[in-house]
Amino acid sequence: MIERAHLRILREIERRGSLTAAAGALNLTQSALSHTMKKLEQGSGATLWTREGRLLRLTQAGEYLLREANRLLPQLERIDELLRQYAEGEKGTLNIGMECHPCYQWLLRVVEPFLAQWPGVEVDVKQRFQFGGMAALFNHEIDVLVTPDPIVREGIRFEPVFPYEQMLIVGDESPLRGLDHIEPQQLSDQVLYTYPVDTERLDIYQQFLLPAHCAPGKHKVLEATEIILQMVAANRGVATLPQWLVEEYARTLPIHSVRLGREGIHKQIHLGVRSQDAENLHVRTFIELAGSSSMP
Amino acid sequence: MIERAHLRILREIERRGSLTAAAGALNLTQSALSHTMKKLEQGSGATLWTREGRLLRLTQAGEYLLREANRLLPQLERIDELLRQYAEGEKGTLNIGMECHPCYQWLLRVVEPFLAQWPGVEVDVKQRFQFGGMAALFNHEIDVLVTPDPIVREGIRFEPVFPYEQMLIVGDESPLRGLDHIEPQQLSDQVLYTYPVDTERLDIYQQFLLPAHCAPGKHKVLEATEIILQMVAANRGVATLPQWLVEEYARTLPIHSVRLGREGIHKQIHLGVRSQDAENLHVRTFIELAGSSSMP
DNA sequence: TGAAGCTATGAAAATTATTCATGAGGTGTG
DNA sequence: CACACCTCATGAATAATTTTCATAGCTTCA
Repeated sequence: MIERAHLRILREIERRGSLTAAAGALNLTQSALSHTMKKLEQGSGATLWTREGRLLRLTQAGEYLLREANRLLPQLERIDELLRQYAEGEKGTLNIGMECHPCYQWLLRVVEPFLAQWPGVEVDVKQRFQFGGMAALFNHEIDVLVTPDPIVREGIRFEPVFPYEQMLIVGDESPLRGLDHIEPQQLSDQVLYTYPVDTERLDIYQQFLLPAHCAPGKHKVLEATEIILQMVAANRGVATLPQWLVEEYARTLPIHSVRLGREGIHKQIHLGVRSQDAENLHVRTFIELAGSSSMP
Repeated sequence: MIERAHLRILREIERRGSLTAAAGALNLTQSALSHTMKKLEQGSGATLWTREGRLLRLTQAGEYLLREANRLLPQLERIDELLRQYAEGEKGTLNIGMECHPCYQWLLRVVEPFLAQWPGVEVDVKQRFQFGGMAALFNHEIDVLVTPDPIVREGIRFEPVFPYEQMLIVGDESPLRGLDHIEPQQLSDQVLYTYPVDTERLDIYQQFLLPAHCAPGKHKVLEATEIILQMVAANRGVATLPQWLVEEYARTLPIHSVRLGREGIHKQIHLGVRSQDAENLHVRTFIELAGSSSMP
């Protein structure tokens, strides 16, 4: 019934004082305005104004509608503007999912310039997914997945960001300390600490132990990276960590890294996005910033 | 840019889950909705939803717009409804102007059933007018003028409501007390109290004293009816009052009424309204209630 | 009293919205 | 896995609405 046009006409009549002037401001003819408002009057039954000589006097209904116009039109105009901002990527939320537990510090270094570049955009980081990061990406729970294990799937596009080597870390008193590399068998009498994830997602199993049909002496899981490191530092067992993180923690903790196998386990962090979002401005910016971030 | 139709479509899509179902609910075809929304997307640049299999998934911009739709549509619908109420006379404000100082109590007896009959309508009473009641009526400051002195003018219609006789009131010890009537000369040595209005609007001057080229001994003005009455009761002077009010006050104050001249001064209270409002439902009701109110 | 300004209105023209017809997927079932 | 059945997008045709044009009626002002 009542349309944006009616509100605009009424507001402009108040501002300019006459139908003719309002018509000019709206790039329409006086006749168009007259017809439009007449139709509203017929539809609602209410008279909006009466003519007195050459001036229009708003009725009570007209005054009421004018108040509503002055209240609602700015809101509609704000919607137009925000829609444009969404279109330009100036507004929105980038939901980032993390499947790489130790990558958090690296992520913060990417998010910082991203936020600076897109002041209107929010960033949220999620680290727990009921059905895994890929499912979360499909669900639209997240828009970007940070993972060392890309899964090729229709509709998802992965971009490599930086390579790293996964290392074994041992304490000061470990017999493995100082070796050039270790073989799978050498873990048979060790306690292995990992994050509490499926062994299918643990490279030390998939790429090192299982191919050699080996297993660690014992496998214990812990949530927090810091606690795992404390355990290793206390010579209570061994763990794996990206090389770049070892360097960081080795400055403050008595831990040492050893290559896993003669060739080592070489990994790469990937960013996964839905193909349909790949051209999205936020997403592109984020991937570019991630790619150019100083390698950790 | 954004129109009510867009908001309606989006809300209906959310409610029904599909474009087709939404189209049914809006009595349109699926094609119409698709075209309409596509046009909005092209105009704003923002994508509102993406197809995933057979379901539509709102983008962030779409979610935003949906929130706005759920917020704004009820407001627009309320406007439609209120406009209809204005049309039906179920809503509005009746501004009543009083040029008859002592009529206030009578007015209250008319307003009461009026408010009961029109629960959505407000009543406001004004008693002071910078340029007089007629001007206020022309200005739309008031919608109804209660006055004993109708002025015939184009665009204003008057309806007589009830007749009354204007009486002189005197105190217990007044020499005029108990007379059948008085002549103008008999006021020459009296103090006359009136409301502070132009003598042109005082009947005792216009219809009694001036035709006989007389004047009161002294003329003092007071705002409040009660104070005037106190003065008369204290035998400090005389005043005029409608007969029906004398009866009321005489119960509690030592005052008495005397006819002004052999024939008395006979007046009639009128209601004035703008001709254009004469058919207005509120106004008609008010006039009818006033006419049928038990004579004071 | 005449010129100029403003609005309302009917008819014509222009624009916009809607439908129709169809195609391109996706879903589910036997 | 083929087939029926959905759903949505799209171009062209059609319907409806909006806008303009032309004009008349009033009012104001000099």
